[in-house]
Amino acid sequence: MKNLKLKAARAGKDMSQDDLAKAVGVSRQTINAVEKGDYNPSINLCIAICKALEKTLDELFWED
Amino acid sequence: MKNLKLKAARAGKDMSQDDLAKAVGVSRQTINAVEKGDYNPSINLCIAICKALEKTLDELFWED
DNA sequence: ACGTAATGTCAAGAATATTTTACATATTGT
DNA sequence: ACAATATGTAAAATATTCTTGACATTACGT
Repeated sequence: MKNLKLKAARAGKDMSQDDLAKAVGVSRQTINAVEKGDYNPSINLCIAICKALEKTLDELFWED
Repeated sequence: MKNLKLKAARAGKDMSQDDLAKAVGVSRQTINAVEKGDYNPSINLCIAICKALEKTLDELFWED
């Protein structure tokens, strides 16, 4: 399922997928895939994304 | 670095590494490696561990 | 309408997580 | 002391993430 919280947080920082990819040190396609939600990123990548967007894991990756 | 929060949460549920591995559907060595902290599990694995231990991502995998 | 930036998607390969099997040590109960 | 359970660790094989390069589409400014 799509990760809309991530998409929203990125928009809230006015960053493109490419901006976030560079901030985090991965490829743009990886960010796109994480937002699209068709796979399962590593926890280190999730943490790096959270820090770049000033959010926590629960805020971006926890679903209840 | 070791994940002592995970180790503590597992102890708090009185589960062995093997118990947790079975609850989560991975091998015992994977749980051991995650606790030992020498690699980088997937977010889905982290979420499954959290649910088995009734904790959230921030409680087990966030470091500040 | 045109050019540019942002996004969605695909396929092949590189890097790494995870499994399996196996063995050593430590711990606990009897 | 003994048996059983829990933990730490390693090597090889497999599965999956992630990269790179490329192309199509959508949105935006002029």
